[in-house]
Amino acid sequence: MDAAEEAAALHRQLDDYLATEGLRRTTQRQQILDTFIAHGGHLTAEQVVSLVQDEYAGIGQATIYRTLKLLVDAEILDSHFLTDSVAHYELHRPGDRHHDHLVCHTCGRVIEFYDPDIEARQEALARLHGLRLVGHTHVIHTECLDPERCPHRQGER
Amino acid sequence: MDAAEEAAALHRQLDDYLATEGLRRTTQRQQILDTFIAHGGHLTAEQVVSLVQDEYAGIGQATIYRTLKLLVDAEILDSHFLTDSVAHYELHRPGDRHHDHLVCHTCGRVIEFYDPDIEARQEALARLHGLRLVGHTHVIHTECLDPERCPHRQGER
DNA sequence: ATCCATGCAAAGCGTTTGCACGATC
DNA sequence: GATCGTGCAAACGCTTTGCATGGAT
Repeated sequence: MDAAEEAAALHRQLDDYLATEGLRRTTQRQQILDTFIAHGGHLTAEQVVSLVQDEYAGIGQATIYRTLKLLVDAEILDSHFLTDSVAHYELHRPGDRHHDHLVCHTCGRVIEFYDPDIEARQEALARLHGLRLVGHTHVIHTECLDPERCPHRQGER
Repeated sequence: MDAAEEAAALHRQLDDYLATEGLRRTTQRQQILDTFIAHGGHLTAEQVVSLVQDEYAGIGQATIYRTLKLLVDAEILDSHFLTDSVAHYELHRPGDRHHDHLVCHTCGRVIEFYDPDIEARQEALARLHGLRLVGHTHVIHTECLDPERCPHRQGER
């Protein structure tokens, strides 16, 4: 599906969620979703605040925090703690498989990965202790081998 | 080595660190380390504050936060983010191998694990992207299969 | 008309910092 | 006696909340 279709699908998902929960379909909620669709990637709440406020002035940050939580509940966004203690958000695309993150602390790149072996070992470990796996947090922290020559340097995302 | 020897070794490690860094050997720093030796486990800064203040009244929480950081630098403690955004500390025993954590959200248990396959895959993933592994955050979140009958219920650590 | 959502500002939480006093080297 | 550490309280960064107004159903 192309970008326009995907955007429409996400808006439909939002509308459905609002309808089934008996919540209101407000412009702010749609604008915040649009900002995500336009920018993609892994954004902190703070970054969303400034992006949204650039594009649609007058939206309070409380609304943004409340909406981010709502979009996560609606399974439109996923939240991760890529660096200690700061939440990052990204679009959750229904077709996509779950993935984890590799963060480069030199150049700021965020790389998504999915490793079936690791996934399987996690299941096994939970089972081994008589527990049911409900989720995991897995971030691999790295540095560039040659910071001077990294083409992604200084990127902040 | 028995508990007393181990405690002595940790104090020696602290003294050495302070000496080589030209820092002072204060009673507070020793008392905070003693609290860790006595209680072990995975403690949040908040828990350390209340444990230390119970045992040795009059220590300010700023001192505790500063000392926790110092003990991590001295490689006497390790810090982890077991739940989003709250730091937990535990004794780093030199002989021990690195480990990750499995947290049960029903009963509060924290189980340490080390999985060579996962470790190897992480190395491979970093290498695959031309990056150097510097660390990782890996927490497996679980629930008890049968919460009613879990012998560890309600434990908060 | 009802009730939810918004914007603002204030409060919250865990953590850090500025400062004068006190301790260690 | 110089310098570093401490305790206190105030500031911090990120996030949440109380409240009166505005908007969606």
